[in-house]
Amino acid sequence: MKIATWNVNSLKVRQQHVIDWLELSRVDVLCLQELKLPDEKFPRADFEAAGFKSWFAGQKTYNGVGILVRDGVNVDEASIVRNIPGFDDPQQRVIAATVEGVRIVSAYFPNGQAVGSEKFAYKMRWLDALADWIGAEMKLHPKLALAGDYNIAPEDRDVHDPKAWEGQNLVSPEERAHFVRLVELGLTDAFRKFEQPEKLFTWWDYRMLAFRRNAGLRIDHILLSAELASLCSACEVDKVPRKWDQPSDHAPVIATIG
DNA sequence: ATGGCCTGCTGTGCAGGA
Repeated sequence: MKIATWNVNSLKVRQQHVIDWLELSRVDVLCLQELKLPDEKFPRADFEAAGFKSWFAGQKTYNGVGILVRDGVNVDEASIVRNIPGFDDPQQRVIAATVEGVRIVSAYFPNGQAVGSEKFAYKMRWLDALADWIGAEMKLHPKLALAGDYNIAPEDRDVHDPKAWEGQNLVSPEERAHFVRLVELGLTDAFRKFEQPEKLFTWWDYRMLAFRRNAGLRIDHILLSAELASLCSACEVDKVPRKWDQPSDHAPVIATIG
């Protein structure tokens, strides 16, 4: 089974890219973030025609997450959870589903804007709630994947210019400590389980010719529980769709299980 | 050179992203 995550920065704009990439990548499960559309505008029928069932938690303009699952792959309909239970939040950032016995969580972590800002404080509260919930989920589901746009570059090697970024939002020690807390729950960064090229990122600013200069960050991740990590045979970033016309600023990440 | 781009909105420039 291939599990992927992709921040599409508006599903309305990127719908055809997603459909093309599903065909190209042959993934079975695709976690989406930043849908930027309300549920009534989710193109469920178009994904159905492409051979995928979909579950989603959307809202107008901002945020929004989804999970697409290839036909023939078993999904427990009763297992769908939207948002972090007990964390009251109008922002749609989390959806979970149990797929072939694997707990899949598609998450769009808050950006945080700037260290010390109100949005950063919200990011910290959200991260606390997420870790509490994921810890509980892992007890219920030994096979769990937390996939999404984390808005955290875990280490300096995940940053094109660590000096320029030092202490900034997305790389600050406080954010990185939250990433470590997730790891300490027993999760493994699938990407780092394997040898990888130097300076391989998942996000590049639209400005400053950043993609061409590879001025990026690795902020999109798939973390796996121990049982799932032991079954993981590969993890890749696919930069191809970042080169397409009118691309998302994020590239998809793929983990192969089995 | 501290900006630059992209998206959605009911805007007539702004907020938000990262």
